Amino acid sequence: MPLFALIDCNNFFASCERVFDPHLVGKPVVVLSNNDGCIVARSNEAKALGIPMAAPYFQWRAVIEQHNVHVFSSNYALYGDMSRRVMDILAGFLPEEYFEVYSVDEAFMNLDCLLRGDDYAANREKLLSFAEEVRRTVRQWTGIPVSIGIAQTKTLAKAANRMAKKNASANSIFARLDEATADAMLATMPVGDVWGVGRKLSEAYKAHSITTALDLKNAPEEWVRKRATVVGWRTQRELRGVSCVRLENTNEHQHSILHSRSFRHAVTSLDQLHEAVASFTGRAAEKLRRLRLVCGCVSVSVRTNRFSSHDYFSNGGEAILPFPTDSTIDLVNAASMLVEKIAQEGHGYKKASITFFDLTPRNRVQTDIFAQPDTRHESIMHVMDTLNKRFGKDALHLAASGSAQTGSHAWQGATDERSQRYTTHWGELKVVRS
DNA sequence: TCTGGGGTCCTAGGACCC
DNA sequence: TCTGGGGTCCTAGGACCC
Repeated sequence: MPLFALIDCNNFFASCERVFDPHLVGKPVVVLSNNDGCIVARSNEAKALGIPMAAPYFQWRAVIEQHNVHVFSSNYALYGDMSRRVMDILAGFLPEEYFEVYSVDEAFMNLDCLLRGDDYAANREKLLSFAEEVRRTVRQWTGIPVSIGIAQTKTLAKAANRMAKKNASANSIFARLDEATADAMLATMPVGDVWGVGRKLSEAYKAHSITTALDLKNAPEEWVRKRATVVGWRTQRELRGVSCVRLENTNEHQHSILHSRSFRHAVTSLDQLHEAVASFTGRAAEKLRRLRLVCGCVSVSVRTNRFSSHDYFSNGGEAILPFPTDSTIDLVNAASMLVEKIAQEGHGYKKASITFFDLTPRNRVQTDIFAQPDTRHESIMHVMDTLNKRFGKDALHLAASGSAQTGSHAWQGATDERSQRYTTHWGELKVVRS
Protein backbone atom coordinates (compact mmCIF):
# COMPACT_ATOMS: atom_id res chain seq x y z
CA MET A 1 0.00 0.00 0.00
CA PRO A 2 1.46 3.36 -0.94
CA LEU A 3 1.46 6.04 1.70
CA PHE A 4 2.06 9.75 1.24
CA ALA A 5 2.79 12.61 3.58
CA LEU A 6 2.21 16.23 2.66
CA ILE A 7 4.30 18.67 4.64
CA ASP A 8 3.02 22.22 4.32
CA CYS A 9 4.45 25.36 5.92
CA ASN A 10 1.75 27.26 7.78
CA ASN A 11 1.01 30.70 6.27
CA PHE A 12 4.49 30.50 4.82
CA PHE A 13 5.33 34.09 3.84
CA ALA A 14 3.77 35.48 6.99
CA SER A 15 5.67 32.91 9.06
CA CYS A 16 8.95 33.95 7.39
CA GLU A 17 8.34 37.54 8.47
CA ARG A 18 7.64 36.37 12.02
CA VAL A 19 10.88 34.43 12.28
CA PHE A 20 12.80 37.69 12.03
CA ASP A 21 10.37 39.79 14.02
CA PRO A 22 8.98 37.77 16.91
CA HIS A 23 6.85 40.75 18.01
CA LEU A 24 4.52 39.72 15.22
CA VAL A 25 3.64 36.42 16.88
CA GLY A 26 -0.04 36.44 17.80
CA LYS A 27 -0.71 39.54 15.71
CA PRO A 28 -2.40 39.70 12.32
CA VAL A 29 0.08 39.77 9.42
CA VAL A 30 -0.46 39.94 5.65
CA VAL A 31 2.04 39.77 2.80
CA LEU A 32 1.36 41.47 -0.53
CA SER A 33 2.14 40.48 -4.10
CA ASN A 34 4.30 42.51 -6.48
CA ASN A 35 3.39 46.18 -6.69
CA ASP A 36 1.59 45.68 -3.38
CA GLY A 37 -1.36 44.60 -5.50
CA CYS A 38 -2.95 41.60 -3.80
CA ILE A 39 -2.83 39.87 -0.45
CA VAL A 40 -1.03 36.58 -1.00
CA ALA A 41 -0.38 35.37 2.54
CA ARG A 42 -2.22 35.83 5.82
CA SER A 43 -1.49 34.79 9.36
CA ASN A 44 -4.30 32.96 11.17
CA GLU A 45 -5.23 36.21 12.94
CA ALA A 46 -5.60 37.96 9.56
CA LYS A 47 -7.69 35.07 8.23
CA ALA A 48 -9.92 35.40 11.28
CA LEU A 49 -10.63 39.01 10.28
CA GLY A 50 -12.18 37.64 7.09
CA ILE A 51 -9.45 38.81 4.74
CA PRO A 52 -9.59 36.43 1.79
CA MET A 53 -6.71 34.98 -0.23
CA ALA A 54 -5.68 37.00 -3.31
CA ALA A 55 -7.90 39.95 -2.39
CA PRO A 56 -6.88 43.34 -3.81
CA TYR A 57 -5.04 45.22 -1.10
CA PHE A 58 -6.80 48.54 -1.67
CA GLN A 59 -10.19 46.94 -1.03
CA TRP A 60 -9.12 45.77 2.41
CA ARG A 61 -7.01 48.71 3.46
CA ALA A 62 -9.68 50.06 5.80
CA VAL A 63 -10.06 46.75 7.65
CA ILE A 64 -6.30 46.37 7.78
CA GLU A 65 -5.78 49.79 9.30
CA GLN A 66 -8.66 49.42 11.71
CA HIS A 67 -7.27 46.17 13.16
CA ASN A 68 -3.60 47.16 13.06
CA VAL A 69 -2.73 44.38 10.66
CA HIS A 70 1.00 44.31 9.92
CA VAL A 71 1.56 44.62 6.18
CA PHE A 72 4.61 43.47 4.22
CA SER A 73 5.53 43.83 0.57
CA SER A 74 6.72 40.53 -0.82
CA ASN A 75 10.35 39.71 -0.12
CA TYR A 76 11.08 36.79 -2.43
CA ALA A 77 14.79 36.78 -1.65
CA LEU A 78 13.90 35.98 1.95
CA TYR A 79 11.08 33.50 1.26
CA GLY A 80 13.10 31.67 -1.38
CA ASP A 81 16.02 31.22 0.97
CA MET A 82 13.80 30.10 3.86
CA SER A 83 12.11 27.64 1.52
CA ARG A 84 15.45 26.16 0.54
CA ARG A 85 16.36 25.71 4.21
CA VAL A 86 13.09 23.96 5.03
CA MET A 87 13.37 21.68 1.99
CA ASP A 88 16.97 20.78 2.81
CA ILE A 89 15.89 19.68 6.27
CA LEU A 90 12.96 17.63 4.96
CA ALA A 91 15.14 16.01 2.31
CA GLY A 92 17.42 14.79 5.08
CA PHE A 93 14.77 12.47 6.49
CA LEU A 94 14.45 10.13 3.50
CA PRO A 95 16.36 8.93 0.45
CA GLU A 96 16.06 11.31 -2.48
CA GLU A 97 13.64 9.16 -4.48
CA TYR A 98 11.04 9.30 -1.69
CA PHE A 99 10.91 13.09 -1.60
CA GLU A 100 9.32 15.70 -3.86
CA VAL A 101 9.42 19.47 -3.51
CA TYR A 102 5.94 20.38 -4.69
CA SER A 103 5.93 24.16 -4.24
CA VAL A 104 7.74 26.89 -2.37
CA ASP A 105 6.09 25.80 0.89
CA GLU A 106 5.04 22.18 0.35
CA ALA A 107 6.68 18.82 -0.09
CA PHE A 108 5.44 15.26 -0.52
CA MET A 109 7.08 12.23 1.01
CA ASN A 110 6.54 8.61 0.17
CA LEU A 111 6.39 6.81 3.52
CA ASP A 112 5.96 3.21 2.32
CA CYS A 113 9.27 2.35 3.86
CA LEU A 114 8.05 3.19 7.37
CA LEU A 115 5.28 0.58 7.36
CA ARG A 116 5.92 -2.88 8.79
CA GLY A 117 3.34 -5.65 8.52
CA ASP A 118 -0.39 -5.23 9.19
CA ASP A 119 -0.33 -4.08 12.78
CA TYR A 120 -2.55 -1.03 12.43
CA ALA A 121 -1.85 0.49 15.82
CA ALA A 122 1.90 0.00 15.59
CA ASN A 123 2.06 1.51 12.11
CA ARG A 124 -0.01 4.48 13.14
CA GLU A 125 2.19 5.05 16.14
CA LYS A 126 5.31 4.92 14.00
CA LEU A 127 3.93 7.40 11.46
CA LEU A 128 2.85 9.86 14.11
CA SER A 129 6.21 9.85 15.84
CA PHE A 130 8.04 10.25 12.53
CA ALA A 131 5.83 13.20 11.59
CA GLU A 132 6.29 14.75 15.00
CA GLU A 133 10.04 14.56 14.65
CA VAL A 134 9.87 16.20 11.22
CA ARG A 135 7.67 18.97 12.51
CA ARG A 136 9.81 19.62 15.57
CA THR A 137 13.08 19.65 13.61
CA VAL A 138 11.87 22.12 10.98
CA ARG A 139 10.46 24.36 13.69
CA GLN A 140 13.60 24.26 15.77
CA TRP A 141 16.07 24.78 12.92
CA THR A 142 14.18 27.41 10.91
CA GLY A 143 11.39 28.79 13.10
CA ILE A 144 8.81 27.84 10.49
CA PRO A 145 5.73 25.91 11.70
CA VAL A 146 4.59 23.07 9.43
CA SER A 147 1.52 20.85 9.29
CA ILE A 148 1.61 17.26 8.13
CA GLY A 149 -1.10 15.12 6.57
CA ILE A 150 -0.62 11.41 5.93
CA ALA A 151 -2.78 9.19 3.74
CA GLN A 152 -2.85 6.59 0.96
CA THR A 153 -2.93 9.05 -1.95
CA LYS A 154 -1.63 12.52 -2.58
CA THR A 155 -5.16 13.92 -2.78
CA LEU A 156 -6.07 12.37 0.58
CA ALA A 157 -2.78 13.54 2.09
CA LYS A 158 -3.75 17.06 1.02
CA ALA A 159 -7.11 16.63 2.69
CA ALA A 160 -5.48 15.23 5.83
CA ASN A 161 -3.14 18.20 5.90
CA ARG A 162 -6.10 20.53 5.78
CA MET A 163 -7.58 18.62 8.74
CA ALA A 164 -4.33 18.92 10.66
CA LYS A 165 -4.44 22.70 10.21
CA LYS A 166 -8.09 23.03 11.19
CA ASN A 167 -8.01 20.76 14.18
CA ALA A 168 -5.94 22.24 16.97
CA SER A 169 -5.98 19.01 18.98
CA ALA A 170 -4.35 17.17 16.08
CA ASN A 171 -1.11 18.97 16.94
CA SER A 172 -0.64 19.84 13.26
CA ILE A 173 -0.41 16.19 12.28
CA PHE A 174 -3.21 14.11 10.87
CA ALA A 175 -2.65 10.54 9.86
CA ARG A 176 -5.37 8.22 8.73
CA LEU A 177 -5.28 4.66 7.56
CA ASP A 178 -8.88 3.48 7.81
CA GLU A 179 -11.81 4.30 5.57
CA ALA A 180 -14.26 5.35 8.30
CA THR A 181 -11.95 8.14 9.50
CA ALA A 182 -11.36 9.18 5.92
CA ASP A 183 -15.07 9.45 5.16
CA ALA A 184 -15.75 11.47 8.29
CA MET A 185 -13.01 13.86 7.20
CA LEU A 186 -14.26 14.10 3.61
CA ALA A 187 -17.83 14.75 4.75
CA THR A 188 -16.74 18.01 6.36
CA MET A 189 -14.76 19.19 3.35
CA PRO A 190 -16.37 21.43 0.69
CA VAL A 191 -15.86 19.89 -2.74
CA GLY A 192 -14.11 23.05 -3.92
CA ASP A 193 -11.36 22.47 -1.35
CA VAL A 194 -10.37 19.14 -2.89
CA TRP A 195 -6.97 19.21 -4.62
CA GLY A 196 -7.69 19.42 -8.33
CA VAL A 197 -11.21 20.84 -8.03
CA GLY A 198 -11.11 24.49 -8.99
CA ARG A 199 -13.79 27.10 -9.49
CA LYS A 200 -15.29 25.71 -12.68
CA LEU A 201 -15.48 22.09 -11.62
CA SER A 202 -16.73 23.06 -8.22
CA GLU A 203 -19.66 24.93 -9.80
CA ALA A 204 -20.45 22.01 -12.06
CA TYR A 205 -20.40 19.58 -9.15
CA LYS A 206 -22.60 21.76 -6.98
CA ALA A 207 -25.15 21.97 -9.79
CA HIS A 208 -25.41 18.18 -9.42
CA SER A 209 -25.71 18.28 -5.63
CA ILE A 210 -22.13 17.24 -5.10
CA THR A 211 -21.13 19.61 -2.34
CA THR A 212 -18.61 17.74 -0.20
CA ALA A 213 -15.51 15.71 -0.91
CA LEU A 214 -17.44 12.65 0.28
CA ASP A 215 -20.19 13.36 -2.29
CA LEU A 216 -17.55 13.42 -4.99
CA LYS A 217 -16.02 10.19 -3.74
CA ASN A 218 -19.43 8.48 -3.96
CA ALA A 219 -20.62 10.07 -7.22
CA PRO A 220 -21.22 7.75 -10.22
CA GLU A 221 -17.86 7.12 -11.82
CA GLU A 222 -19.01 7.28 -15.44
CA TRP A 223 -20.66 10.64 -14.90
CA VAL A 224 -17.55 12.12 -13.30
CA ARG A 225 -15.39 10.80 -16.10
CA LYS A 226 -17.68 12.29 -18.73
CA ARG A 227 -18.18 15.64 -17.04
CA ALA A 228 -14.71 16.20 -15.63
CA THR A 229 -12.55 14.15 -18.02
CA VAL A 230 -9.77 11.89 -16.84
CA VAL A 231 -8.50 14.64 -14.57
CA GLY A 232 -11.66 14.67 -12.46
CA TRP A 233 -11.88 10.91 -12.60
CA ARG A 234 -8.37 10.61 -11.26
CA THR A 235 -9.26 12.92 -8.38
CA GLN A 236 -12.26 10.76 -7.58
CA ARG A 237 -10.17 7.58 -7.61
CA GLU A 238 -7.63 9.25 -5.35
CA LEU A 239 -10.42 10.12 -2.90
CA ARG A 240 -11.33 6.41 -2.96
CA GLY A 241 -7.81 5.56 -1.89
CA VAL A 242 -6.50 4.45 -5.27
CA SER A 243 -3.21 6.21 -5.85
CA CYS A 244 -3.13 7.72 -9.36
CA VAL A 245 -0.63 10.52 -8.88
CA ARG A 246 2.94 9.39 -8.33
CA LEU A 247 5.78 11.19 -6.68
CA GLU A 248 7.33 13.40 -9.37
CA ASN A 249 10.64 12.60 -10.92
CA THR A 250 12.68 15.63 -10.01
CA ASN A 251 15.32 14.95 -12.65
CA GLU A 252 13.05 16.32 -15.35
CA HIS A 253 13.85 19.90 -16.23
CA GLN A 254 11.05 22.45 -16.42
CA HIS A 255 9.31 23.22 -19.70
CA SER A 256 8.92 26.96 -19.63
CA ILE A 257 10.29 30.04 -17.91
CA LEU A 258 8.05 33.04 -17.53
CA HIS A 259 8.66 36.54 -16.27
CA SER A 260 5.81 38.99 -16.10
CA ARG A 261 5.05 42.14 -14.21
CA SER A 262 2.21 44.58 -13.94
CA PHE A 263 3.30 48.18 -14.31
CA ARG A 264 2.84 50.64 -11.49
CA HIS A 265 1.52 53.21 -13.96
CA ALA A 266 0.20 52.66 -17.45
CA VAL A 267 2.96 52.77 -20.08
CA THR A 268 2.06 54.75 -23.16
CA SER A 269 5.48 55.08 -24.76
CA LEU A 270 6.54 52.17 -26.95
CA ASP A 271 10.16 52.93 -26.08
CA GLN A 272 9.38 52.30 -22.43
CA LEU A 273 7.50 49.13 -23.32
CA HIS A 274 10.58 47.93 -25.19
CA GLU A 275 12.73 48.69 -22.16
CA ALA A 276 10.41 46.82 -19.82
CA VAL A 277 10.32 43.73 -22.01
CA ALA A 278 14.10 43.82 -22.48
CA SER A 279 14.51 44.04 -18.73
CA PHE A 280 12.11 41.12 -18.10
CA THR A 281 13.93 39.11 -20.75
CA GLY A 282 17.18 39.73 -18.91
CA ARG A 283 15.65 38.36 -15.70
CA ALA A 284 14.28 35.27 -17.42
CA ALA A 285 17.60 34.70 -19.20
CA GLU A 286 19.45 34.76 -15.88
CA LYS A 287 17.15 32.03 -14.65
CA LEU A 288 17.67 30.09 -17.87
CA ARG A 289 21.43 30.11 -17.37
CA ARG A 290 21.10 29.29 -13.69
CA LEU A 291 19.16 26.17 -14.63
CA ARG A 292 21.73 25.37 -17.35
CA LEU A 293 19.07 25.36 -20.03
CA VAL A 294 18.82 26.91 -23.46
CA CYS A 295 15.69 28.18 -25.13
CA GLY A 296 14.42 27.58 -28.65
CA CYS A 297 11.29 29.69 -28.69
CA VAL A 298 10.39 33.08 -27.21
CA SER A 299 6.92 34.46 -26.64
CA VAL A 300 5.95 38.00 -25.60
CA SER A 301 2.58 39.39 -24.63
CA VAL A 302 1.35 42.83 -23.62
CA ARG A 303 -1.97 44.10 -22.40
CA THR A 304 -3.80 47.11 -21.07
CA ASN A 305 -5.78 47.18 -17.82
CA ARG A 306 -8.01 44.13 -17.71
CA PHE A 307 -10.27 45.75 -15.12
CA SER A 308 -11.27 48.73 -17.20
CA SER A 309 -14.12 47.88 -19.47
CA HIS A 310 -13.39 50.15 -22.42
CA ASP A 311 -10.69 49.76 -25.04
CA TYR A 312 -9.16 46.62 -23.66
CA PHE A 313 -6.23 45.62 -25.82
CA SER A 314 -4.00 42.60 -25.62
CA ASN A 315 -1.67 41.01 -28.08
CA GLY A 316 1.06 38.43 -28.18
CA GLY A 317 3.42 36.68 -30.49
CA GLU A 318 6.15 34.12 -30.54
CA ALA A 319 9.34 33.53 -32.43
CA ILE A 320 11.37 30.43 -33.07
CA LEU A 321 15.05 31.16 -32.65
CA PRO A 322 17.55 30.15 -35.32
CA PHE A 323 19.44 28.13 -32.69
CA PRO A 324 18.79 27.35 -29.02
CA THR A 325 20.43 29.98 -26.85
CA ASP A 326 20.84 31.31 -23.33
CA SER A 327 22.36 34.61 -24.41
CA THR A 328 20.54 37.68 -23.10
CA ILE A 329 21.67 39.50 -26.24
CA ASP A 330 20.02 37.02 -28.63
CA LEU A 331 16.93 36.73 -26.48
CA VAL A 332 16.46 40.49 -26.10
CA ASN A 333 16.82 40.89 -29.86
CA ALA A 334 14.11 38.31 -30.47
CA ALA A 335 11.86 39.85 -27.81
CA SER A 336 12.30 43.36 -29.22
CA MET A 337 11.28 42.22 -32.69
CA LEU A 338 8.17 40.68 -31.18
CA VAL A 339 7.29 43.87 -29.31
CA GLU A 340 7.72 45.74 -32.58
CA LYS A 341 5.23 43.37 -34.15
CA ILE A 342 2.55 43.16 -31.47
CA ALA A 343 2.47 46.53 -29.72
CA GLN A 344 0.41 49.38 -31.10
CA GLU A 345 0.74 53.06 -30.42
CA GLY A 346 -2.04 54.72 -28.46
CA HIS A 347 -2.66 52.29 -25.60
CA GLY A 348 -1.84 52.53 -21.92
CA TYR A 349 -0.12 49.22 -21.24
CA LYS A 350 -0.43 47.71 -17.78
CA LYS A 351 1.42 44.45 -18.10
CA ALA A 352 3.98 42.63 -20.20
CA SER A 353 5.32 39.12 -20.02
CA ILE A 354 7.97 37.03 -21.65
CA THR A 355 8.03 33.24 -21.82
CA PHE A 356 10.78 30.91 -22.95
CA PHE A 357 9.63 27.59 -24.41
CA ASP A 358 11.31 24.63 -25.98
CA LEU A 359 13.90 24.34 -23.23
CA THR A 360 16.71 21.82 -23.41
CA PRO A 361 19.71 21.19 -21.20
CA ARG A 362 22.63 23.23 -22.48
CA ASN A 363 24.90 20.22 -22.77
CA ARG A 364 22.44 18.39 -25.01
CA VAL A 365 22.03 20.96 -27.77
CA GLN A 366 21.95 19.84 -31.40
CA THR A 367 24.21 22.04 -33.47
CA ASP A 368 23.16 23.29 -36.87
CA ILE A 369 25.76 23.87 -39.56
CA PHE A 370 23.73 26.70 -41.10
CA ALA A 371 22.97 28.70 -37.98
CA GLN A 372 25.77 29.07 -35.49
CA PRO A 373 25.58 30.99 -32.24
CA ASP A 374 28.08 33.75 -31.62
CA THR A 375 30.57 32.07 -29.31
CA ARG A 376 31.60 35.38 -27.76
CA HIS A 377 28.22 35.62 -26.06
CA GLU A 378 29.05 32.83 -23.70
CA SER A 379 31.92 34.74 -22.11
CA ILE A 380 29.95 37.98 -22.06
CA MET A 381 27.09 36.26 -20.22
CA HIS A 382 29.53 34.71 -17.81
CA VAL A 383 30.96 38.13 -17.01
CA MET A 384 27.49 39.61 -16.65
CA ASP A 385 26.29 36.91 -14.26
CA THR A 386 29.46 37.05 -12.19
CA LEU A 387 29.38 40.85 -11.82
CA ASN A 388 25.67 40.90 -11.02
CA LYS A 389 26.10 38.23 -8.41
CA ARG A 390 28.88 40.20 -6.80
CA PHE A 391 27.61 43.77 -7.12
CA GLY A 392 23.88 43.24 -7.18
CA LYS A 393 21.07 42.83 -9.63
CA ASP A 394 21.45 44.95 -12.77
CA ALA A 395 24.98 46.12 -11.97
CA LEU A 396 25.62 45.17 -15.58
CA HIS A 397 22.76 44.99 -18.05
CA LEU A 398 22.00 45.67 -21.68
CA ALA A 399 21.36 49.24 -22.73
CA ALA A 400 18.07 48.01 -24.20
CA SER A 401 16.66 47.57 -20.68
CA GLY A 402 17.16 51.25 -19.93
CA SER A 403 18.77 52.58 -16.82
CA ALA A 404 16.97 51.81 -13.61
CA GLN A 405 19.09 54.43 -11.87
CA THR A 406 17.14 57.26 -13.45
CA GLY A 407 14.16 56.04 -11.46
CA SER A 408 11.75 57.41 -14.01
CA HIS A 409 10.32 54.18 -15.28
CA ALA A 410 6.57 54.02 -15.13
CA TRP A 411 6.84 50.26 -15.47
CA GLN A 412 8.85 49.71 -12.34
CA GLY A 413 6.91 48.67 -9.29
CA ALA A 414 7.08 49.92 -5.78
CA THR A 415 7.43 47.74 -2.74
CA ASP A 416 7.02 50.15 0.09
CA GLU A 417 6.84 47.72 2.98
CA ARG A 418 9.50 45.17 2.16
CA SER A 419 11.32 43.67 5.12
CA GLN A 420 15.09 43.19 5.10
CA ARG A 421 16.66 40.37 3.15
CA TYR A 422 18.04 39.00 6.42
CA THR A 423 19.52 35.79 5.05
CA THR A 424 20.83 36.75 1.63
CA HIS A 425 22.27 40.28 1.88
CA TRP A 426 25.25 41.19 4.05
CA GLY A 427 23.98 44.73 4.35
CA GLU A 428 20.61 43.64 5.70
CA LEU A 429 21.53 41.23 8.46
CA LYS A 430 19.34 41.24 11.53
CA VAL A 431 20.82 43.45 14.22
CA VAL A 432 20.52 41.79 17.60
CA ARG A 433 22.09 44.60 19.59
CA SER A 434 23.68 47.81 18.35
C1' DT B 1 -5.43 56.00 -7.57
C1' DC B 2 -4.98 51.00 -6.36
C1' DT B 3 -6.68 44.31 -8.89
C1' DG B 4 0.14 39.05 -8.59
C1' DG B 5 3.29 35.81 -10.74
C1' DG B 6 5.04 31.28 -12.22
C1' DG B 7 4.09 27.03 -13.54
C1' DT B 8 1.75 22.17 -15.44
C1' DC B 9 -1.43 19.26 -17.78
C1' DC B 10 -5.30 18.10 -20.77
C1' DT B 11 -8.62 18.52 -24.61
C1' DA B 12 -10.64 19.70 -28.90
C1' DG B 13 -10.06 20.36 -33.38
C1' DG B 14 -7.51 20.94 -37.60
C1' DA B 15 -4.02 19.32 -40.86
C1' DC B 16 -2.09 15.70 -42.69
C1' DC B 17 -0.99 10.79 -43.88
C1' DC B 18 -2.20 6.26 -46.11
C1' DT C 1 -28.11 9.56 -55.51
C1' DC C 2 -23.80 8.31 -53.46
C1' DT C 3 -18.29 10.94 -50.60
C1' DG C 4 -14.23 5.88 -45.47
C1' DG C 5 -11.69 4.90 -41.70
C1' DG C 6 -7.86 4.94 -38.87
C1' DG C 7 -4.05 7.09 -37.30
C1' DT C 8 -0.47 10.91 -35.80
C1' DC C 9 0.98 15.40 -34.73
C1' DC C 10 0.46 20.10 -33.56
C1' DT C 11 -1.59 24.14 -31.38
C1' DA C 12 -4.56 27.24 -28.80
C1' DG C 13 -6.79 27.76 -24.95
C1' DG C 14 -8.83 26.30 -20.63
C1' DA C 15 -8.44 24.72 -15.98
C1' DC C 16 -5.88 23.94 -12.30
C1' DC C 17 -2.09 24.41 -8.78
C1' DC C 18 0.52 27.41 -5.18
